Amino acid sequence: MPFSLHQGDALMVMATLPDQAVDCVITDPPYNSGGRTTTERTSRTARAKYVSGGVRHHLADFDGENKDQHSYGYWLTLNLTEAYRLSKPGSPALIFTDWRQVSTTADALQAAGWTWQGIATWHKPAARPRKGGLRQDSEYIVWGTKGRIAASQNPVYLPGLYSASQPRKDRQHITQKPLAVMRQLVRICPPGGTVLDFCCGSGSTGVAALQQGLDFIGIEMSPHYAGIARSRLETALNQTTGPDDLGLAGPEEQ
Amino acid sequence: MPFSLHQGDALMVMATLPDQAVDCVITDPPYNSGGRTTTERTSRTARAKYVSGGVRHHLADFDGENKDQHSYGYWLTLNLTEAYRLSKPGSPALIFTDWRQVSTTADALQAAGWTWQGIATWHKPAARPRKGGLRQDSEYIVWGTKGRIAASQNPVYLPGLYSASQPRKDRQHITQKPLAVMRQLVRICPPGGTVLDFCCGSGSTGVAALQQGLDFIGIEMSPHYAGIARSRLETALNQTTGPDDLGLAGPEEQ
DNA sequence: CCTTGCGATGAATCCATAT
DNA sequence: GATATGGATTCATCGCAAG
Repeated sequence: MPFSLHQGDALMVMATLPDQAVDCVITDPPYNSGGRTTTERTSRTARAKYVSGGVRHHLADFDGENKDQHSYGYWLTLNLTEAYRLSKPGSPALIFTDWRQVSTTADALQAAGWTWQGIATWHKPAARPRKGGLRQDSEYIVWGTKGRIAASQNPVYLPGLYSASQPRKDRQHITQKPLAVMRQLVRICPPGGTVLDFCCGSGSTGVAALQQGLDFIGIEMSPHYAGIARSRLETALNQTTGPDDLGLAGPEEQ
Repeated sequence: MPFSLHQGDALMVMATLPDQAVDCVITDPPYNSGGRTTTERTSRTARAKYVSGGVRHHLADFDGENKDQHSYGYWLTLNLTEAYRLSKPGSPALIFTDWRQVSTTADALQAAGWTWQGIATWHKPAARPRKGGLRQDSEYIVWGTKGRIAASQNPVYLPGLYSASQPRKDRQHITQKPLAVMRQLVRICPPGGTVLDFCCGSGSTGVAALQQGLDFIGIEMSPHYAGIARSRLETALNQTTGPDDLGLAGPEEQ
């Protein structure tokens, strides 16, 4: 089972999966951020918030961007609690977030039972400058482990800072992450393990996981993006497995 | 008055200063961090927490590292509230912190009345590696403004990521900041303005401010470090106001 | 002056042992 | 059983001396 992809609500889908099925959680939930007031944050769509006026690309909108701060923390806690149940002891969880939601994300992670281990930084060199102040050119990765870190199972030494611009060419999702970053991050998963992304969007986490020889479970609410993810995952799988592996295990249909 | 330096408790000293006396606050309070349990954090000294075993330098310890998380947030809020009173409208405040205290620092900043504007990153290339996980090689700068940002008064465009190792040569303080970083950060202060650092340690913020032609008000609790700060500030002042000074930065020493 | 090699260090962290 | 103490760890980077 190199990968399985589920289209549906993350909580509902995770409820159907067995305990300790995965070795690592890496996800990039909708930030519910991007506005100074509650009204600005909750009444606009993702496209209105995250795409500059006048930009002409035709990327689809995505849902899940209408929670206030309290509700977002609650929603994230519920999901991380389910993800905790699905994880083996010692497994890491890596959650992308932006500066406004770092506190909420760290709280939700710990509320869900994870031991908070740190914050890593994804630096976007091409971010927009800011007059009179400090450019906000980073997003953050709040990470923790289920109990003690299982360092002996996977003695990697990963950086705490990743610098890469958002994909421009062939971008499928408004907030798509660079594969170069994701390929590094999935190395936190022990060899041969399974990576879970319960907000997988266009599936970059899964593509990186398959490229590194890991298994992947992805969940995406939007049928549009689930379709894109499936197509990208299948392409990645074909590129990483030779003809002699065919028939061993195809993508599991949902 | 290019600079004034006060030795004493920050709250007590700030109480003696008039409203709207400064244009910018940049400070690096004790993080009260460095341990997994409350006991580990509050019962050890700064040296015991932050200096590796076997290290030979003999830098002095510093106080203020014995607060639990709640108390730290309270203490920081009180100080940032006084600093808010001392700041002109539109002034920025930049507060250094580590990953464990990012949330508390952002809360304290906002509780004190400041408008939170973002998080900048100070990356330390020589940080310690971490087995099985992501290296924690950054500290963070939580920043805000008193009301709306006064960008028209000081149209600078500053980076959001600063990469520089901690000073090693001629280091005076366990947690001394690199001058290369501080020289960039003080540019957020309008030309000719006054920078306040109410936890000034060995005075790097002030040295950078003087080198950029700004005035400086420093407060430091420890008589030992206040003495070091005074000496460094006087040296910086002599170097920047010398007869053949052409507005260039001084020597690149720590 | 530039290159190479060696040793020391890090706003730590982990684990075993002692109290 | 919870907490305190001590020693080992790990590598990119930096300072310094030698070549």
